Amino acid sequence: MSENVVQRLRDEIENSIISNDFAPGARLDEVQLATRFGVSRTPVREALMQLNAIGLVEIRPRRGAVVIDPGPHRIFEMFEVMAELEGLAGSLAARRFTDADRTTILAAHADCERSSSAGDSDLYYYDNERFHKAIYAASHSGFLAEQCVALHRRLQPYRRLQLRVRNRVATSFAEHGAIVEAILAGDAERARTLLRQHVSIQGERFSDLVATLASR
Amino acid sequence: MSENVVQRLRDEIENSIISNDFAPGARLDEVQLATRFGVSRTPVREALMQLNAIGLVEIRPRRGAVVIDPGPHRIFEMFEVMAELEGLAGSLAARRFTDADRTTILAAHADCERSSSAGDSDLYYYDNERFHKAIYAASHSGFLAEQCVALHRRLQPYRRLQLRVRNRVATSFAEHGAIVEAILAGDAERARTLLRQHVSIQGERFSDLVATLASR
DNA sequence: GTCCAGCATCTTGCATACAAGAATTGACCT
DNA sequence: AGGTCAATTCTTGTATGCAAGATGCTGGAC
Repeated sequence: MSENVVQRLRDEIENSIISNDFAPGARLDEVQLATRFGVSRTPVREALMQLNAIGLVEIRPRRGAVVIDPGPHRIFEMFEVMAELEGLAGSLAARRFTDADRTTILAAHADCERSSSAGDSDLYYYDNERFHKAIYAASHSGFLAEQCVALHRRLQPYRRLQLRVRNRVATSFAEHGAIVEAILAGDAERARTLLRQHVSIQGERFSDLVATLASR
Repeated sequence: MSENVVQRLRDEIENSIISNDFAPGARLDEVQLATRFGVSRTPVREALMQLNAIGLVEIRPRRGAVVIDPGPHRIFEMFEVMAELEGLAGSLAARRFTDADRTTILAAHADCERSSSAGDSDLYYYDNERFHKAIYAASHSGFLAEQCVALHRRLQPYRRLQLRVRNRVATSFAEHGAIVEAILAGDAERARTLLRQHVSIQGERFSDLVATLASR
């Protein structure tokens, strides 16, 4: 089960940060975490350094680790990059998808329809994630898929917030339909454009995000 | 200079890997590295875990760390993503560059001309790096710039190999000229396309890379 | 001669111990 | 009474020690 202590700690702390249990700016005390998880400081330090490398935590020399608070502007920048990577994944998928990829994408899309029409934004979040991962996989670029998954994970909390905005789930699902169509038609450029627009948070979607961030 | 031991170790080992002192597949023994750098195993372990997070080193549980060998295919994938990110940086730069950015880009471009006409591919490598970083900065997206710098660094050894191919330096510099023109003209889409083509290794450039990789 | 098993050794993984740099608090001076 | 400096305490950074798993070697059996 637990591969090793450090990985387990890394995941636990990462999840705590993503689920906002450790709020941005919070100080991560080594001994506190160590006692909390019943281990010594060494693996805690190693986990914190990994989170530092990922960019979730800042380690100030001799002054401890704090949870990074990416302001609205930086979140916007991350979505900008994510949009570009997803666009690339979509265009590659349109050119390279196999029969198995088609099946996986359509299945994920069908699940999205289910949770979308049910109006369950939390369930839709998971189905949506599977849908996007299916596209990453269909791109047949292992490196791109890794980058996308990593960024997707970092943006997870903000994506969830977005989906709570009225009608966003329905809109999102409608966009998925067009994306599936473009990919399966092999139209790489259209798939790229649609995915880029689907992911990027332009105009009022950005204001919505800022407003929702401020209110928690 | 040395902020702390771990950072120093991380850089030293990273450089040793990039400069091929530690070849891909080589085993990185903790005590060996510790005695070599005159420190204990703890900071060595932490440095190795950071390199693991970056993707330069693989840590197999209970079996030690080895230098990752990204095969030609994965290197191609990394260049593919890099091309996309640089394209985005170029398009943003075309829309957002300031007077200061223009000055920096033109200065870096002039330096490239110097080292290019001198035929010095090693010197050109550094000037080329500064040129690209100037574009990242002009994109005014801190996150994008960080991602680009990180990937650029990982691809460093392969870029150097590429520049050794006959006429590549001259071709590269010519492409720079068109890129500068597009950016300063504010033509975002042309800047994006040109940078994407400039960075990606299509067709015979990929065969050249594979051949050069095999011969060392 | 080759293959498998058991033991020894070596290496990693985590814990603990020790040292050095920050932060905080208290005392003294103005 | 308020500010500043110093000392203490708390926290981080590095070293060392100990236990468990992996590797390799040796010996025996087929």
